[in-house]
Amino acid sequence: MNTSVSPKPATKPRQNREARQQHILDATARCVRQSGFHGASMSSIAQEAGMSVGVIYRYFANKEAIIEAIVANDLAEMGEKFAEFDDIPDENLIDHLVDIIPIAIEHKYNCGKSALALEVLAEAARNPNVAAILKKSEAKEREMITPLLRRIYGHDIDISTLLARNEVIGMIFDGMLVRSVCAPDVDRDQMIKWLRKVVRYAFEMKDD
Amino acid sequence: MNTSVSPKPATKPRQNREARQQHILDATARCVRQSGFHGASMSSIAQEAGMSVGVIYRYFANKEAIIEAIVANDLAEMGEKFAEFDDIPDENLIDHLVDIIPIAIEHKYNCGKSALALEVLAEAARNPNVAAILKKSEAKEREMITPLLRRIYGHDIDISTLLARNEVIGMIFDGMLVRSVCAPDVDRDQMIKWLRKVVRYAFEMKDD
Amino acid sequence: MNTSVSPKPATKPRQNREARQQHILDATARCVRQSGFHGASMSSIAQEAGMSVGVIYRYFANKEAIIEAIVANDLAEMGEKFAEFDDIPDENLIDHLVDIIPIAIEHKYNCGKSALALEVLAEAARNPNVAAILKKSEAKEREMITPLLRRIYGHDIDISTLLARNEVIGMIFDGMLVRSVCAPDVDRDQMIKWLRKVVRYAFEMKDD
Amino acid sequence: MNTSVSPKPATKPRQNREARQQHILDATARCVRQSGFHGASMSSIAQEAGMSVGVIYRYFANKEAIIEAIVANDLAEMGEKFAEFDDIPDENLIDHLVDIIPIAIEHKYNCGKSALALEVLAEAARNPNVAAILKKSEAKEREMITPLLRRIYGHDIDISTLLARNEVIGMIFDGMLVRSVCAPDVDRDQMIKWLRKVVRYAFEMKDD
DNA sequence: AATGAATGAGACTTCATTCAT
DNA sequence: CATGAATGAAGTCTCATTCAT
Repeated sequence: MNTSVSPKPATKPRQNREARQQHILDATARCVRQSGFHGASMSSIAQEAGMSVGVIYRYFANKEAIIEAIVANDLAEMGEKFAEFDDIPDENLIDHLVDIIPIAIEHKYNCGKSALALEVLAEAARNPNVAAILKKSEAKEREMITPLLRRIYGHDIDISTLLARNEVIGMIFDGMLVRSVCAPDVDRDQMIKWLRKVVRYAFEMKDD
Repeated sequence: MNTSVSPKPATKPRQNREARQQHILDATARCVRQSGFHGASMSSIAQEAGMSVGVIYRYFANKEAIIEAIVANDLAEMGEKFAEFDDIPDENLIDHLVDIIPIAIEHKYNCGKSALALEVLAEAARNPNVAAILKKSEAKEREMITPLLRRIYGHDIDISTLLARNEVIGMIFDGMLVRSVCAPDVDRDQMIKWLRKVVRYAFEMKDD
Repeated sequence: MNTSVSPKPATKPRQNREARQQHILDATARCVRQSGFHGASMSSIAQEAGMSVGVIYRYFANKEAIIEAIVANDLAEMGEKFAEFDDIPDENLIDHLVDIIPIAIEHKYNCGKSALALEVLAEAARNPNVAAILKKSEAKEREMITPLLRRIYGHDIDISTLLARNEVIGMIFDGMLVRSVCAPDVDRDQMIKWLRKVVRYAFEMKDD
Repeated sequence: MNTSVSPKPATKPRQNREARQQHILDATARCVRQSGFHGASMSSIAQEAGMSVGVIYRYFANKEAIIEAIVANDLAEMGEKFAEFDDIPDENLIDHLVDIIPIAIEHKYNCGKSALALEVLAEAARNPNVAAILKKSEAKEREMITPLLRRIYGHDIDISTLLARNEVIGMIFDGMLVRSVCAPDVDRDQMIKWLRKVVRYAFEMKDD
């Protein structure tokens, strides 16, 4: 055995700033899922995070900042998904896009996730700060998805058509959020079967 | 002349009661759209309704009850739309369903409406009372839409398939809610064009 | 006895808005004298005023507003003193100005008053809002005192000389504030005797 | 030789201790001037002093102690001024006392200084500890100034008259504090001219 | 000895709800 | 019945002080 172990006791490892912030964000997300943005009080967040109220303010300027960080965080996750498509050959692209449906369904119908997303959307519908973050995130997503769509539709298609078609597909996926709250107990396998057909059609349909 | 009895007929108070309740609900809806459920204070609602705070408590037990009534109200509206399909011949049914898309788009992209709906959904995702109302409303909607779907798909289709397909179509329409907040400035005409194709396909697609 | 007394019980006479405000200001002044602006907590003010905390906010937007009102109030009192000089014939004016010294002494050496005034001054030295109120009050005082000084010095004296002499006299009176805190136990009669001489001299001294 | 002892001489820590204390007091004074006693937070003081919060507590028991030290410090400064009068011949004493007026004016009208002094006075008006320090300081000042006044008025004058006259002169000088906040933009040269006359008179006036 | 992260009491403020008028 | 003033619990945030490192 080695006795010259780490000089810092395991009870309180010096966590770095980002880890602490993430810890707070996670605790907040749990509270928000349970009680909404306004129902999640700073003291409940502190309790959930196992900290005192005061310490949270060392990592975030105020509650608004935590919420904004959660929103940004939540939206950032999405960005990572686009990377994987780089390696897919063009002719298999739609297949792969259709194949993520079950994953998306699983993701959205795990109620916690959607509750938070809806909270964010509702907040965005009236809080300009949150709306701005959402807008920025949308813009980034458009930037990432455009090249992907070009690989499907080619470069002759004009941008406005591209975006309109993308919106239609977006509706299907974002609609899952809403349906996951309204009808959480639906038969997912059946739904996936039909969704695959519709999404594939949405990608492949031609102009008349 | 009788000077002692109430000068107003007995029917009036009851009429009044419901009218006043609706008046309060309308005022509350306006406040909620602007500030969310939490942001809508009783005094702001009272001001918007042109009443005193106290009188509101004569019509609703508490704020929670108003919110629940709003949710129920909001969801009830939807029921009325199904009546009009009774007169449409079966062979034109899908055409008509597709034709309501522009109306739906207009309805959902007028931001106020969606804000309230998202508020309701977010609230439903965590407030069991609200969730129950939503569930009941969904059940009622299913009841109303099933005969409609039977007219399209016939009576041989099993109920679970019916519901699964209905969910897919529901996603498209409910997705508008989300998109209206995320991308309110999209080219609606283009979007409608492609939506019509996808929705038609969603109705007409066959098994395999 | 008379049974047709005021219909409102004496326990809670409907006080008008201004009376309530003044009541709060008085309570606050007592608290501020004891504990300073920052030491006077809203709850201590509420307790002193015999109200709940919340009700104070029906009469003042926030604590700052109360403080500003106190400052303005405190400074406004002073204005009333100038009215009485209107009736004094010019040749007796200085005599009368000198004769108010004992009153001023009594006023300032009653420690409470000075404590509040010093609090106001200290606050003004760094809170721009309070400084602005003080400046405005000073300007108003200058406006009121100038005609008085004209009656003493005539109209040939230029305004800057007038103001400079006024500042010197102001120092003597405002100095009482400070001395009342530093040396509250001084022999007031003796002090008044010498003060009268100095103040008279300050009014009567000629240019060289 | 002893190789094991602290490499620094024993005198250093003690020197250090006082120097560090003074360093903290200076930093605190700067903070207090800007934000008042309450507004000067321990962390802002630490930052201003270039130290960590914790180390301040090795030099002062708590914030109150720092404030008291500041007050004592501030009042002590004044003592040094009296030394210079020892060398002045009696017949020139009043001239010299009058000649310090411009210096006093400059000193008090440099806003920072007065803000701190007013803060101290306001605090003294309610904090008994601070009041005690102020009282002690006043007593010391009286001790120092009495011989000076004896050189002017002789030894026949009774002490109570001496103190009363001293209070009058004190008012003039302490009044500058207040006027510097109320009317900082006054024409100083004019004011000095008239002040010299009044102060001279205050020193020279005879009984009746 | 120094650091500065953590604590938690307490400040200001809001608002659902009640109740005397 | 209506009013809206009053209540007071609860929320966000600050900061003097402590203590593990």
